[in-house]
Amino acid sequence: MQHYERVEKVRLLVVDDDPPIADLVATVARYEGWEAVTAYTGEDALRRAAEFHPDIVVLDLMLPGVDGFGVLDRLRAFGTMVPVVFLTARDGVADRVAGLTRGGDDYLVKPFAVEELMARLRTVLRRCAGPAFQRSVLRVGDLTMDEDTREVRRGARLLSLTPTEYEVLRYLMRKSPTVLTKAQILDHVWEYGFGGRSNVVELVVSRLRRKLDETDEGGSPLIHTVRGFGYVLRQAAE
Amino acid sequence: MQHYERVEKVRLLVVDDDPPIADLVATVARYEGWEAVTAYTGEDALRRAAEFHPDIVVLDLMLPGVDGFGVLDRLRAFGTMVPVVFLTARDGVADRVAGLTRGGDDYLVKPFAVEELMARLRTVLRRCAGPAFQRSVLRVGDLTMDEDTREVRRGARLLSLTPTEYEVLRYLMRKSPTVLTKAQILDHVWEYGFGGRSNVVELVVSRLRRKLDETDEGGSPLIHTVRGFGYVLRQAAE
DNA sequence: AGTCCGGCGACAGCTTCCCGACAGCTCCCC
DNA sequence: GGGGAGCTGTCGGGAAGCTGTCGCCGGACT
Repeated sequence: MQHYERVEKVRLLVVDDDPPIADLVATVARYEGWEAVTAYTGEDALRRAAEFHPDIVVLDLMLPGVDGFGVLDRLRAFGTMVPVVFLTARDGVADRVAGLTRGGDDYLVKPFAVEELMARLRTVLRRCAGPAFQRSVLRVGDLTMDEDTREVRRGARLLSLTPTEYEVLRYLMRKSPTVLTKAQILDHVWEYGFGGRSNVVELVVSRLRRKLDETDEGGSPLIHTVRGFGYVLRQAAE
Repeated sequence: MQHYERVEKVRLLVVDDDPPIADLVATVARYEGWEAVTAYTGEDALRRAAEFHPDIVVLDLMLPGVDGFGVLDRLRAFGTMVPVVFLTARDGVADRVAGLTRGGDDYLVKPFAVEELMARLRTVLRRCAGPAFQRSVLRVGDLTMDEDTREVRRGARLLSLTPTEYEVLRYLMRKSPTVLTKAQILDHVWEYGFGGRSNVVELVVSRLRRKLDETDEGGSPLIHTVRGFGYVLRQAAE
């Protein structure tokens, strides 16, 4: 189920001047079994980094006082090579390029979906950890998902998924064989702040099912409905 | 809150401006062997949190004065990363809650069933405890219930239960081998304020029995009637 | 033997889920 | 910058499954 086995917990520092966002990320990370610490200002971020020694940093670019780049520069000035993932506002296209050229390892545009952030963090960690990047391939039954190439296969058949379908499926695969509620799926895969209290999840699942199972001779369905509760991805439950 | 096999009692803070509700939750928690403290206002909640250091918080969002969100913000501002389970009214705020629950914190809509609340609290605690992958499996005789996959088995045979049946069975299993009255079952599994002064419990038990025992050659029945009192779940009755 | 309590078949109303159809949007290509 | 293609979410009808009520029956206790 996990992509890389480290015995110690990943240590994450989250820097965002918007406490709810920072806490959101920290909470998610904790539920993944990581250790997470938050900072709401650039100064605080540097202090925390010094004492906490994070393995990875999530860094908002728009901070009051010392801004994101400043924080990064000073981190580097200390000789810390800790990987950094930037958060930026929607329209700051300039920020993106600048961010990457100035030593960030990845970036994400706000508002983001928590699963996507976690996925990127795992990718960055994976890249930094091993010399040759070990592929991360999720597998449930005869279904495989290669997170590097984004190839998804049912047996040998290559599936073509839309971005949303891909994300939902990844979440289902990562949590398999746990049953997930629609609310959980919505909360993890859609951007925070998404209003739609609708049946989007049902719909995407429906579309996913069709693609997963559209085989000529029936492979048994992989996505199961748990009525009154949610969905699971797993192989035939006898 | 570090390890799940904690010797110390779980410390729970319940915040609800409706004293009967808060006390109800606190009482049930104490009955489970937890330490529970109640607060009826936001200010009080912050005070109690500061001195009591809870492991988990149940927080009603509609509070007079400082509301639920305010309480949460200030808790977080202190650096407390204590997990929170929110309570909200049926309509209205539910949307805004969504944003807060993404992390893995959870929420419940009023009126809720006490057992469901306790189940979610246990889940959240379990997930915080560490590498988030430890399963919670209940077992009574040859009957097992996996709370993550929601799989229930009698021996090897997989049972398919409706949500209500599942909840009743879980309660019976958790309390086994204690005898429970119909009133207890009703009070714990159905929403507080449920009107039906009827024989629902009998009915669900009846349906459960059929599913549990429908084996070809008789596995001995697991649910036993204690006439004039209630029901027990246990292996051999004498 | 009478009375009471629990078991359970049958049914009706309701909730939940699935999915076809469609419209707004974005992104890309010309 | 106009047109097209694909993606995403809304609406709503229809089907399936779940829940609780009624009421009779049978067994248990007095």
